[in-house]
Amino acid sequence: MAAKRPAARRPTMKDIARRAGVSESAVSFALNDRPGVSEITRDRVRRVAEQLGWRPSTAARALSGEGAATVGFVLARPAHTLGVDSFFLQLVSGIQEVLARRHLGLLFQVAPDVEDECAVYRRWWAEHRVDGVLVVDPRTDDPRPDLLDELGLPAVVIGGAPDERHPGLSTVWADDAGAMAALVDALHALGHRRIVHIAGLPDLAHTERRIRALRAEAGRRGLGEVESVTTDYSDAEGAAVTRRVLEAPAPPTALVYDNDVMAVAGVAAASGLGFSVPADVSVVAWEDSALCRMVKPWLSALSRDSVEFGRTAATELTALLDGGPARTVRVPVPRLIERDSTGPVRPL
Amino acid sequence: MAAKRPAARRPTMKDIARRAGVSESAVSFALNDRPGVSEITRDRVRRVAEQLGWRPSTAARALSGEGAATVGFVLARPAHTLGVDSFFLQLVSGIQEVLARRHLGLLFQVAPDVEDECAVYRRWWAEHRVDGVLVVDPRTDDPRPDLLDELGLPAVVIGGAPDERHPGLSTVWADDAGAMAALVDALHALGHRRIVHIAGLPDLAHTERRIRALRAEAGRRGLGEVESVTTDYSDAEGAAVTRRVLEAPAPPTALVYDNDVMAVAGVAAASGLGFSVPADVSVVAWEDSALCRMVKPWLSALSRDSVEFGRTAATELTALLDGGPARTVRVPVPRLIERDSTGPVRPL
DNA sequence: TGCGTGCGCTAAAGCGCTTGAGTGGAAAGA
DNA sequence: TCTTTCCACTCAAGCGCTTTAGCGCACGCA
Repeated sequence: MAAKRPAARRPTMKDIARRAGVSESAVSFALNDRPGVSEITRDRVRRVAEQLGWRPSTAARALSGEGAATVGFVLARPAHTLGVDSFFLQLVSGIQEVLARRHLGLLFQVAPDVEDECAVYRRWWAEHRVDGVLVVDPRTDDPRPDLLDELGLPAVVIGGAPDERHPGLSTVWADDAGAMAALVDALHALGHRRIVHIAGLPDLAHTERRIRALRAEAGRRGLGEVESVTTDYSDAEGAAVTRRVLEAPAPPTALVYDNDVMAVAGVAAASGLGFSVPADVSVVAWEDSALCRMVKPWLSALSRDSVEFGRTAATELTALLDGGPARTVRVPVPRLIERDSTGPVRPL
Repeated sequence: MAAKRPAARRPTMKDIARRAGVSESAVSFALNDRPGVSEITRDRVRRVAEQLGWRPSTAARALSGEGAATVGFVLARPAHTLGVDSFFLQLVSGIQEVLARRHLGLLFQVAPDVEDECAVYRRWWAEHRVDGVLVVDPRTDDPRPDLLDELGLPAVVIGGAPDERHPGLSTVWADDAGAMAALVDALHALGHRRIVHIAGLPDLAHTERRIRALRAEAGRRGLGEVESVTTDYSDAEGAAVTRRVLEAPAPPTALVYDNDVMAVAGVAAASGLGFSVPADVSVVAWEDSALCRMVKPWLSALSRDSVEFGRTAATELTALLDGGPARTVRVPVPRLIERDSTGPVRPL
């Protein structure tokens, strides 16, 4: 019979001090591994704290200048893009793994757009809520680095290119250009000359990087007919663009999609038009996930370890919070996993 | 040239008090809409606060007993299940929508299992981090309600059945049993008599509800041959179970999957075995998402509005935080969207 | 013996906010 | 006119923790 119990009271340092027979300051010193108490007292205090199940009140800590022990993460994407994207949950789970070890909280927020995202940062900063933030989806002309700089909020940009204009920000990035080059290599070797790149949101920095890389690689090899079409990452646009380019007079023989969702939708659209994959057209997805092995044919994909990506980002942020210098770290270039959706171009 | 600026200082109530020529208490009264100041002073204080860009420090608020202005959300699922599930992001985005309006933060954590989840709650409680939590994936013999009760942490259980043993917890749930009944109705009308249910994790409460409902409905109609097989929700198990049941001597004519991912994998597995959908076997997914329209044939699915589900849950939690009574609210029964993966059973 | 030194500890202030107990003055009642 | 009441506002304590200053003590040294 669960009568309405009063909520248990949280033990405070005062309780510990009383039971250990020392002052609160001594307790503070002891528990924070600061000099000022003897080892024997330290041990005793530690034991009492443990026994009482004491945990520091983040509120009190934050108030006395120690920071909020929390980092922020804002996802600013149109709501309908949120659905079937495996990347973010994986990323977040990697982030958590690192943060949890240090008992750092993750304050999460989804916002409709970057402007709102900035407002969130301002609010978090003003409210003392976070000690640092993880920024995703960096853009061309991104207002966020300037803002974070202005607020003095430690931050690591995930997926941005190195940015020497903001020496205070760490960056964790994958070399999209290198991956694109390798991809074009592989497709070229299979005989593909007409490649269309169904890209993601136009103002995302990595979209631009990929588009430029494709153009550069094509130029280097004398491939005239490459094209990048930007989309909103949705299955609907992926399918629509696929239909459009395949119905052109000289359809491409290879399609590169900036995410798995569009690639899957694209394959379906291609089949609908009578194109068989990979006989008539090869398909590569930029993000590997279970999805790529859930359709027939299995999709060839550029695979990277998103969980590890998250771990790396979180590690950089903790380093920053510890007072370390901002760094730019590159994670491994995505690897092309060749499955059944890519093949040699059909001989004429 | 971004020289290292000192981080801007946050204005405090003291600053406001000085500029408005009143005491800090007056400022507090004014800004919190408490009696004790005249309307004219209140206005002046408000203006100054606005002008200074003041925001209350959550740390200080929390410390003086006001709560942390944050709610917690733990996702305890094995890491590999995290990938392609549209449900949670949608749910979270609905939750956010409501929380953001009240400037409540969402502390998010992924944990490996329920035990760790409990540890997280304890820590959050001890550290004064959250005012309440949203609990997902309620289980049979769930330790969490007892714990939350013990801690006196307001909570709403998402997807649980009404639970009269924990009058302090709110519950937001969908009537799985009703949906299952409607589904069996529909399949029965199409002539299906042998139905296999590829269910989710065995100890999830809604898994059990669905299994029981299926059995009850089958019993009511004299369908002898129904079966539920529990899985881990992964595409791999979905495919494996599909193969196993279709290779049995008298294979089912309809398959009901507890999520979209398994359904898609199941269709692929069925095709691999030479079963065509829906001619040889009908397929229904319990969760609707873009995924269901990305495969051929398009999957019939039980659809519900997960974003709205999130909104409802968050609304209940805020009500609880406002001191309201715990409630049990039912969201609309999932609707069956009939697409191309269900059809009449083939005549012998 | 006296003095400086360092160690182990305590006292107290302060972080930014809330809140209950005053306080002074004007308006209302006797 | 004096008291009462009420209102607008101030004071000060307190939330749980960190941190600086300082205190007493034993020790080493001259």
